[in-house]
Amino acid sequence: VSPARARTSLDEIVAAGRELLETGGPDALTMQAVAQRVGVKAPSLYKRLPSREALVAAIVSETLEDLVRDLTPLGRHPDPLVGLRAVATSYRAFALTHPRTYELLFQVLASDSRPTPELNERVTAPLMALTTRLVGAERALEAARLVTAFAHGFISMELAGAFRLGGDVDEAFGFGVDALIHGLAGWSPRRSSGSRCSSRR
Amino acid sequence: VSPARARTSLDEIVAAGRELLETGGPDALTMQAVAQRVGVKAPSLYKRLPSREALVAAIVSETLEDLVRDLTPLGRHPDPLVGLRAVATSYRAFALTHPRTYELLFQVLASDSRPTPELNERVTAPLMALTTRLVGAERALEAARLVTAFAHGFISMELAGAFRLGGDVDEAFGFGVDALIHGLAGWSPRRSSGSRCSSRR
DNA sequence: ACCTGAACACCGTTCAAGT
DNA sequence: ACCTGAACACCGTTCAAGT
Repeated sequence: VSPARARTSLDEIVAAGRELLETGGPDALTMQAVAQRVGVKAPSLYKRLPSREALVAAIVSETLEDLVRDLTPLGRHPDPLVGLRAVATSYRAFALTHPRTYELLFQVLASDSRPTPELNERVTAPLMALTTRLVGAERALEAARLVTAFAHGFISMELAGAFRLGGDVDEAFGFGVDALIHGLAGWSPRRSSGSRCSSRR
Repeated sequence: VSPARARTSLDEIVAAGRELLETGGPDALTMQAVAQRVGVKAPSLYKRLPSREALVAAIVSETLEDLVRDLTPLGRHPDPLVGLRAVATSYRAFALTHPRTYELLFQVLASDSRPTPELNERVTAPLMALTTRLVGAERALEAARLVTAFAHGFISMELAGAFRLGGDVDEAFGFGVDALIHGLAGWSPRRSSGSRCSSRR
């Protein structure tokens, strides 16, 4: 006879999930809401995905791919100090435009929900290229982690509303990145141009 | 006749909730599991708490009170640089011993679940005392926020498993705090003792 | 005054039955 | 080969009924 034809696709499901997550937060990301958005009933989703957790993992991965696209060109900036600030700024801008998804990235996810090591490496590569040039290959990983830690901490405090009172938040972020990077630059195997003392910006 | 006597208390409920949260994560913190632990049925919990969300808020507040007890004495250290490192180290140690609860602190909670501004102020006070002495009152708030941001970012990456490969994590945290603080110290209204150049540790 | 069983509206997920 | 209704085991929460 006539077997039922596919009425949706994995891509469409993940796209619907991303919209629901950003619009209403994790609680709004229900299998039924996703199904309704792609014009199907909830049980049909299990033809494309094994579980809701797998859907979350797919959303995270797709979002990280977007981030990779943003960061990759910045890793090639001729001046590593300028490049690092650009990467940090772009990373923050990305987080602020996908706040709900961003929060998920650093959550303790079940191991199945984690992005692959390969994807993680591609996200970090532009930053690593810059810190390698700034402090040498031996210290590059640690420096990259410290910059990421600062940026992530700042952003998650910002998203949690910790900066609601007072001050120019953009400027504070820039100051912090500069302070950290100049502190790290003291590690440099080769002296930076000019004095080794960090200037007052 | 004989009206039913209380078989549990709010304190006991919150304590049970804290244990369940740390043992099994947020998913294990169900009203039924809490009720069973305090020897009662789930509906009875609603005599002491309006909702599960209120229970989470109470858990967060009690945990923050513990943190305040840890940090307060450290804020009075005579050397602000040493004090800042001690506060950062103690903050991290606290987070690592209550990882599940710590994750909740920086989540986007419904406004009802947020700790009160008063409690938040008491958590921040020791750090503010130190940054005030380090960079002056005008810059103290911003400096405190940057140190908190770094520490939080580092810890949440650590909890998410980002540092699983390689390196001494304790040492990396200390390095990062030092780099940031020395960067901030460049803001100081009064010069620090000795050279203004940060030493290589 | 507190406790309880039963019920309600939701979840995610499974599966037999349809086309 | 995909879709669906019905069902299952769970949630948080409400409430009338017990003591």
